[in-house]
Amino acid sequence: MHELHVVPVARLSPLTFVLLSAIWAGCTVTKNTLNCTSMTIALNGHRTAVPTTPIAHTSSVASATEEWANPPPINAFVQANGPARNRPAPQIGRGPPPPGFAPVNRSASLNMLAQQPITRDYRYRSANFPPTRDDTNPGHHYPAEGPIDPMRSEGPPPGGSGQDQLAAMVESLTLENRALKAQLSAATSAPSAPAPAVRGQLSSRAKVVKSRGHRYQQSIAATTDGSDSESDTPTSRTPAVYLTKANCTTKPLKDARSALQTFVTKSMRDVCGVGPNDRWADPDERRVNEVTGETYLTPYFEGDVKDPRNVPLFDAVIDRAYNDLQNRDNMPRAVRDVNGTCDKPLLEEMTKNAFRNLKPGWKAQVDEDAKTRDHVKRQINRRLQRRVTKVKQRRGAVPTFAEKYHLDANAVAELIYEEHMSDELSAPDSDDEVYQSRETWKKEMARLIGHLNSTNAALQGLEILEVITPDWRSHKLSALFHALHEIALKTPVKDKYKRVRNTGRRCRRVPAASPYDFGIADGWLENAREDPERAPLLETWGTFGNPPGFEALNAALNSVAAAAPLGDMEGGSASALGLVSDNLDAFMTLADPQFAIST
DNA sequence: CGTACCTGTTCATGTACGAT
DNA sequence: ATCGTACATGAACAGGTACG
Repeated sequence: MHELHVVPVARLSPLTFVLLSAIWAGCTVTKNTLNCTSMTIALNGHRTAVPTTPIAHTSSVASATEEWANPPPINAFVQANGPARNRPAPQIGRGPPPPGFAPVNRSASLNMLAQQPITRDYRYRSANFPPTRDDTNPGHHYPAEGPIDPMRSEGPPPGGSGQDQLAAMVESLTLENRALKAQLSAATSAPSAPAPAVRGQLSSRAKVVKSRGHRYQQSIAATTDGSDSESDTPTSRTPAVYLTKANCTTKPLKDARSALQTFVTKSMRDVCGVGPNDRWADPDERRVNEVTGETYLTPYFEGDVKDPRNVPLFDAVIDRAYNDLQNRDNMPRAVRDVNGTCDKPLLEEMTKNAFRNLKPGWKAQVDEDAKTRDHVKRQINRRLQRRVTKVKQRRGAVPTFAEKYHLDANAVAELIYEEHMSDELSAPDSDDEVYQSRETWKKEMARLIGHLNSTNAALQGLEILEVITPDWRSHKLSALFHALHEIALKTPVKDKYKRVRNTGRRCRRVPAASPYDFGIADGWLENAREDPERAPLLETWGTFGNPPGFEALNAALNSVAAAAPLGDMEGGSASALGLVSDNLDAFMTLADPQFAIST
């Protein structure tokens, strides 16, 4: 719903926007009212019976029934830079897993999630409304107001000018329309959940407490398989938790603090009128909200959080967040779930965090080096996520494979690691220095597999994947991954993709984890050890032998290897075809050619 | 020496988009 | 219309650095 806060909205008259918002939410318009499924709004500005129950989203990240946990992370830069500094090197990253190794979850947080589903509330806010500076505090420290009562009932919006009220109404409609849509979709996707509570305009504390309990039950019903996690159930009796870092030691509290931080960051974007896809303006440029006529504020990112020029912005953000949080319905669900609370000093701390977190984005705008770093960071992140996805897919195929070849599924699963996969690119990366565009890449790929007619029409129906197989990997291990991939694909491959191999692009990177011996390409280890850069990484390579019960596995691998259309998957021989690009070195320095099936 | 900031890494989550 | 995948965004965290 990013669209809601961009320019066109600002150019609409407020009434038009109200109407459009309502229509967008599925409402009908009569002469004097807007009628929605369970909402009626009188056009004189007073709303009635607006349900605002937040929606619980079930985390799809972790599931207690997930058959194969993710392997530990192995970062793309490990080879270049050594293990990550901020955590011990993964234990299984130094060799093949010991017999009986049970894949562990990537993080403790996943374990926590599996045990106790967390429900979240995520609301976009309109970014078009500058802060209401009704308690301008030139002092910039905020001891005065007390912590927000997490149990307080929803109050009427703060008073102000007619225009303010209209703006507040528009904003609140925006939020509530979104909530309505979410409710509708939640209702259809979780039919067993009880209907959301509808809160009246003047809800008493008792009513709020009751509806909180109701919502919580609803979220549990929607997010668990019936198992009870009573010990963590926040109730009206749970004391409020002040969300300082020191206090937030448990997963739910960390989530709550994190959600509050996100809220404050969004508040800062609101106050600045800069969405996630927008550029940060020059602080000297005056920007005006066309609806309210108020001026957007802009951070002085050249300075730091103590820069006096940033004080007005911080004031505004803190005030805005504080005021918005007075309405419990604006409070992130994770915060409500733990009865979290905050005050202005805490919001000030989070505003500083928001400033620091947003600063790199600004820097990437104004500094070429920072832009490059940002780009590389994104690329690494993207590829990491692809790797995780691919491993998940392959692990999902293990039971079928193991059954087919009468193998121990755990033993097969132990062979699947993030770093051991090959790349399959459906296009060059945006920063690919070999191919400047997808068109040139596709033409070249087509040429390599014999399609000499490289007109656009001829290439139209051609789906190509460029396979970049790691140098070190044996045919057998490649064939195993290939076989698992084919199982993972629900429909037969049927040559939908033309795979182009041996294009000359090779992955020379050495995984942090050595494979078992059968996974290492013949002759590769001896050669690689002569390379002084790689030799230190290879000390344990070739010392692990093969896994227990290898005979059965080997027979299966021989079978799939014979069937696999892999040719010379062991890699390293591509140049024999004369296909090596002139600019390979450039490619190798930036690229981390890890497997990506882009389908 | 302590504080603030910067950077790299990993993870969680929301959204866009294509396939079915 | 629904679902799954890929990607973008932002937060947490840890280690390093600059500076008063």
